Amino acid sequence: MVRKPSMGRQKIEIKKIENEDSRQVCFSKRRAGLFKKASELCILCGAEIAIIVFSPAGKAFSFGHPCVDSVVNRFLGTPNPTTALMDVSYSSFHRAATVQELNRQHTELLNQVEEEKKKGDSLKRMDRRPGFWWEAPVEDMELQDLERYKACMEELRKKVANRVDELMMAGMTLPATGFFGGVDSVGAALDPFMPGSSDSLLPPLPPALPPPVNQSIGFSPHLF
Amino acid sequence: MVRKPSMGRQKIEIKKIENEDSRQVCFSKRRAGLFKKASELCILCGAEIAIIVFSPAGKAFSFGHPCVDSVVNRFLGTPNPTTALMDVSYSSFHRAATVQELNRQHTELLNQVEEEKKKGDSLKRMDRRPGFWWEAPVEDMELQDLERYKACMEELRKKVANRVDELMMAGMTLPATGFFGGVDSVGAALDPFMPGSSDSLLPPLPPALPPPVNQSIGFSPHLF
DNA sequence: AGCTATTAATAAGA
DNA sequence: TTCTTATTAATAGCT
Repeated sequence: MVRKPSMGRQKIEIKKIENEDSRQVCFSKRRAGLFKKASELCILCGAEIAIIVFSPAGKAFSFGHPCVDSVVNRFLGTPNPTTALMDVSYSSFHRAATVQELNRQHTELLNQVEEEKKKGDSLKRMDRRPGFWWEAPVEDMELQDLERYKACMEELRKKVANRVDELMMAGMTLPATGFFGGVDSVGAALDPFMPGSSDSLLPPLPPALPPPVNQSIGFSPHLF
Repeated sequence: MVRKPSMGRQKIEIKKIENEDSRQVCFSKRRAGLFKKASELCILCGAEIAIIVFSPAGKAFSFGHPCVDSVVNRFLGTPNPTTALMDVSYSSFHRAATVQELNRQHTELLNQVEEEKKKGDSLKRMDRRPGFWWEAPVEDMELQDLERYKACMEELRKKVANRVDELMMAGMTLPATGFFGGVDSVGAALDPFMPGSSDSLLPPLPPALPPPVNQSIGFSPHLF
C-alpha cells in the first residue's frame, strides 16, 4: 500500500484564523475537543461544569454536567436544592419563562437522554477541602482595601467611558459586528466527539419537557 | 548529571479518581488545560465562551470571553435594555454579575490601574507580546469591546459598592473558609496556565495588586 | 510547585 | 463533515 505522506500536525500561532472555512473547521474540532476535556474533568474529578460557546457565526453550543442550568444557577447563587437531579426540573420551571429558554432546555435534556442511553454514568457529591494559597478567600481583605479598589475602579470606569466617547466622536461607525440577530440562533446536529454517535435531528417543538432523567454529561447544540 | 527516569505520562482510564489528593491535583491541572483550550478557541475562531467549574471541593472557577455574564445572558436570551450605547444585539449585564466574574474583572481592573500609575499616562500603550490581542491595554481595544467592557464595569462598580456596604455593616472580616454557602468567598489571583508565565507573582494576599493581565479573556478563581 | 516520558489532541490533506 | 497521519501539546507519575 502506498502510504500517505501528510504533513501531519503543524505548529500554529494562536491568533485569529482569517480564512473563514479554516476557522469553521478549527472551531468544530476544537469545540469537540474542549467538550471532551470537560467531560473527562467531570468524570475524573467529580467536578460540575457548564460551558456555553457561541461560534463565530453566532450558533450556541453548550455542555453541562449535571446540566448547564444547575451549574449556572449554582454559580449565580440560586437556591440550590439538595440534588442536582432536582435541579433540572426545579430550575426549569422556576426560572424559565420564555419559550426559547424552554426549547433550549429541552434540547439539552434530549441530549442528556441520549448520553444516558449510551452510558450509564452518574457522578456523586463531593467533599470540600481547603483551597490553594492563591485561592485564598477575600473576606480577609481589609475594608480599606476594598474601598480603595472601589475608587480605583470608578476611576478606570471613567477612563473607559471617555475612551468610548472619544472613539464615537471620532466618527467610528459601529459595524454591528457581532450581531447574532438577537437571541435565537439555530444550530443543528450533535457534536459527537465520540466517533460513532448518531446525530439525529431533534423533533420540532415538543408538547412538554421530557422526564427529568438523571443527568450525565451532556452536550447541546442550540436548537430553537 | 544523572537524568531523571520518570515513568512519563501513563494512560489512564476515564473514571473517578478515588484518591483525594490525586483528584485535586488532576483537577487543577486539567482545569488549567481546559481554560487554556478555551482561550485558544476564542482567539483562533473568534468564539464567545463561558465556562463555569465547581471543583470537587465546591470551589467555583470561571472563564469568560468577553465575560461570563455576557455569554450566559446571551445564551439565556436576556435582552439588553440597559446598554445605552449599543443596539440590542449585544448581551446585557442586566442580570447580576456573578461574583466570580466580578472577581476576575476586579483583578484585571486593579492591574490596569496599577499599570496606569506606573506609566503615569493613561493613554500610553503598554508593551505587549505579539499574538495576544487580548492582553492589549484598554486603549487599544476596539470600540465594541469597550462597550461591553464598560457595561461590565458599571455592574462591577455596583457590586463592589454593595460589598463594601456589606462589610461596613458587618463591621468586620469573616473567617476565611472558602465555602460558597452564601454568595461570597474570594480567591485572589489569576491562574497562569502558561507554564512559561511567572507564577511566583502572587504573594499571599498582598496589599498590593495581583499580577499583570488585561481584560477580555479572563479566568477567575473565586473572589468575592 | 518543576520534570519527562507518553498519551492525546489536532493541523493538514484527501 | 469525516478519516488518516505526522506532529505538537497536554499531562500522569514522581520528586
